[in-house]
Amino acid sequence: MAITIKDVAKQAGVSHSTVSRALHGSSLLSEETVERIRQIAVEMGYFPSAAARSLKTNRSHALGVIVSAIDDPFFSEILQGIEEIAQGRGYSMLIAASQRDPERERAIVQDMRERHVDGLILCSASFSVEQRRNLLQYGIPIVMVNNQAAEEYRYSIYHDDVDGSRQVTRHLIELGHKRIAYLGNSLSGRTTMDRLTGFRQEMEAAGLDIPDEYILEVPGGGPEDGFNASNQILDMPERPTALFCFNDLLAIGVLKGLHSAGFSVPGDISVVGFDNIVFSAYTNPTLTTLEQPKRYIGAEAARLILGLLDRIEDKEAPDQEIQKLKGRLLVRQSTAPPPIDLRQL
Amino acid sequence: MAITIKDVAKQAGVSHSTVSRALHGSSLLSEETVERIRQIAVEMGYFPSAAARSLKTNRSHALGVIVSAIDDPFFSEILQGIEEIAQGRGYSMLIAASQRDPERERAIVQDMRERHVDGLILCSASFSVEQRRNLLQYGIPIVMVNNQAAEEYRYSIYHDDVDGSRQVTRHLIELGHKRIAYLGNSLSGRTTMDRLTGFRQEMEAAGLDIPDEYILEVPGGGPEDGFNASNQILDMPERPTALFCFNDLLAIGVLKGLHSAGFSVPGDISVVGFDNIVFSAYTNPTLTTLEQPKRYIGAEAARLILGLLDRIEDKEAPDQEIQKLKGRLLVRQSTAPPPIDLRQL
DNA sequence: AATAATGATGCACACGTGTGCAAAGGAACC
DNA sequence: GGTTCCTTTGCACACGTGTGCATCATTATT
Repeated sequence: MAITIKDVAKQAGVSHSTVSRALHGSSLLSEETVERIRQIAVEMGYFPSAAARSLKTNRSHALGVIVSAIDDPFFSEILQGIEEIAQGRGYSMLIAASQRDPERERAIVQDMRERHVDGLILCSASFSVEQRRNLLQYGIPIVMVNNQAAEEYRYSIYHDDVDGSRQVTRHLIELGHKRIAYLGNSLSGRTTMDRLTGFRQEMEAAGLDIPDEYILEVPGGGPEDGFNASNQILDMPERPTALFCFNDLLAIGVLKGLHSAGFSVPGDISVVGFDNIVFSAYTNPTLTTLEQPKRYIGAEAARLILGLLDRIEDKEAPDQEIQKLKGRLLVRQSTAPPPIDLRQL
Repeated sequence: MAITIKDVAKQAGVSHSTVSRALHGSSLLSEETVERIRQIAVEMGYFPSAAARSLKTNRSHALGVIVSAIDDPFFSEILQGIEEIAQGRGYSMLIAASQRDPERERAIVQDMRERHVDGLILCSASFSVEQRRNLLQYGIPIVMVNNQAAEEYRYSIYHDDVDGSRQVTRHLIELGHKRIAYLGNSLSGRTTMDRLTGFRQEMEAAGLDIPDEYILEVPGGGPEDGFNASNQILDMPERPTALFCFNDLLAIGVLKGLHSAGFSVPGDISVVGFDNIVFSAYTNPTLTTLEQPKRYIGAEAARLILGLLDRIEDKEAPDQEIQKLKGRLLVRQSTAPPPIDLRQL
């Protein structure tokens, strides 16, 4: 077995309580003993048992993170942001992927409770009402990141998708586009709805009409979904001159689809994405998109949780805290004015 | 406080031992009582404390995963593979990013020990000798994935980079290329060395010479590194007709660099990557690369660990197990025969 | 009917740590 | 030197769970 606090105590000729206090820097001990005991603990290669400590203190010093998929580049950047803050503050990160599967979600929530995580970060996980209640009743701080039901939780941090979407749409309108289509991801629920709303608002403000067929939905948000959708767009009787994609992954697939069909971007049709994942700067043409501060979002979520945990001890945690972040438009090469022969329509 | 096993016992009118046995399906109890107690436990919303259980059983049912960066698309796919297996078997996943920082590595190893993870998966983390010894002495199963010092650990699973590299090189040679350069990532240690070795072997076998200047190294493996390196390649007095990049990310950056300098791929120069990350199928031109079964690698690593854990209980774990996986060449659009005017050199 | 055998359940301890309280030791003061 | 006060340390319990052993009840056996 591993070395315990008692072994150190025996070696130092004191009781295990004294060792415990020494390692915590209790002011009850003399500096001399503290130093001596610490020295011995290091020499013996002692390290405390997180399980025992957690059992006693009711704090696990672990953060749970539930994400729909780890290998989605959007989420993995958020995860990286969370990790940096958590690790810097001595917290570990327990990650689970829900894959949008209700049964998995249930199992994950159960596990997080059993493991007694001190806080939970939900990244775009679509929870059933039952699981949500389950979580809230659990009593730990929960921070939502980009979730559908952000208002239902006391703490959340998310991106202002309506605003971002309006920025994107305005850009297309200012370029002279009138026939703009929207390609959404039906699985992303609230997020795609918000972006669609922003799109509609801005189009209406400009007095532009949106034919029903210009609102497309595909069941997924990967490049292959975009690739498959590109034919639908090209087959439209009145082809749009610009396409607003729900996210960069879809846009990247669309770019490939249009290219292999022999169309030029932005010559024949402009394409915009959303999120500014790393790759959007390396497509050909490079992708105009809306930058979301992903790493920052993750880091802020972690800071929010950790701050709450600190303040809970002093009973001064705020009842609610909601951060709404705005993104910023990145104009690159995939957008341009519409083709001349279509401009006057 | 939460509901404990004792609360359930009181409610059921039995001792806490009986409850414990019932929940574990002990054959000592009658089926009737087992069922009754389980029912009550569910009704009361009881869930066991992982900390207490871990303290008692010396098993945490958690897997530690150390990776250099979470948001690297190569690693995040491996992580996803690990997660799926772990979750399916009731194990949680503790992830930490080392960022190639020795101090962080030290802190992470310490944390994994304190948390008493049952097994550890190291993904391309470059450990110091000291940390390695520290880990091995810890005594838990450790599986290396694509690590520098795979042989020094008893269990490892990695990709045969030398073989993959030879496949890639052979492909270029068969296309007729004679002037081939290699762009490595000096930070990735062993991995880049292996790929370089394969490259050299195959070139030698074909009787082709490699000028010193054709072996490039950049300190990183991101697209920006590739982008920056592209000028160096174009500025060479005798420009290569093909470029073999350490990984897809570098290749993608190179593609952009060459394109913005007005060069055509594969018309003027062929480019190949390595890893087959999702995006390599969506560049323009699409990238010829070597497919590594990333998800499978992750899943196999997890299975290996979990299998070891099962067998350790029966004292029949093997002393050593090493899996070497081979990848497969994916020929796409970024490679072609060299330009005609350079073919006869 | 006494004993053995079988089945069901409780008692009590252990895992490693943190902490309130008591106790012991020493110094300072009168 | 006795009293008081402060500093330093140990005792003992608690956290929630698992498990060997003992106990008790019941049934089968002689």
